[in-house]
Amino acid sequence: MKVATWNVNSIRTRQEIVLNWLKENDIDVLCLQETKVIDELFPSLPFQELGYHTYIFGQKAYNGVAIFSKQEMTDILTGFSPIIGAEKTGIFDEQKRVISGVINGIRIVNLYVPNGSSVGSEKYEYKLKWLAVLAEYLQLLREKTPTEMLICGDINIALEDIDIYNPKDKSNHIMSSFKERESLTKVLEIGLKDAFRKFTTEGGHFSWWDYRAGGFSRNRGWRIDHCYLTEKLYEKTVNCYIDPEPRKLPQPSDHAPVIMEL
DNA sequence: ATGGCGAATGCAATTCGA
Repeated sequence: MKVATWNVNSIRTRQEIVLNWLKENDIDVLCLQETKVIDELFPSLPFQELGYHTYIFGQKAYNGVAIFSKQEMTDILTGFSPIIGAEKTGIFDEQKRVISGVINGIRIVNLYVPNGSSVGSEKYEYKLKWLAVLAEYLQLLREKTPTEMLICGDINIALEDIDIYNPKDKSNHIMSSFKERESLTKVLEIGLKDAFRKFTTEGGHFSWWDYRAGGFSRNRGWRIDHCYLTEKLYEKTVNCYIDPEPRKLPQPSDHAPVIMEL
């Protein structure tokens, strides 16, 4: 089974690129982030015609997540509140960033972690709190569901310096600050391992490149789109890689898809 | 250090992303 994650930066703008990529790659499950559209206007039909079930959780203009799956998924959950309740969730379901479902006995969780703007800003504090809520959510989800879990998405954090093209002086930079790395590490403590690092130990592999200043052509990127697996799945996984091809096309997303073969 | 680009909104210029 092939599972992919891709921040498409607007599904309506990227519709043809995503459709063509799905036609060329044998993907069973695609997790999308930054769909940037309300559910009523989501272009589900062309993807359904390609053979996918579509599960969407969107909002106007910002954020938004979705899962496309060739097989029907069960137990679809949107947001944090179905698992941890409205009180613990607080304001953190207002932005649509979490969708999850079960396929082949595996719970897949698709995440769009907040960007955080800059270290010390209000959005940065929001990001850290959001990650704390995520930790509670995943812990409880893990206890409630006796299945293996696959957590993927736009994580917006580079966990190690080798995940950044030039890690120098990035300790106070958004996406690589100590508190962000610490918060993500805490999330992973329920027993999640980075699938990409099972197969590739060296640096220079990135999933996002800034549109500006020729970021992609100079390979000035960050590896911020991740796939995390529980122990048994991690052992079984046969591949995990980034496909930079769609980033080369005209009018691309600034992120490339990450693919896992289970 | 700054700005550079691109999308959405809504129709010009602003906000947001990372």
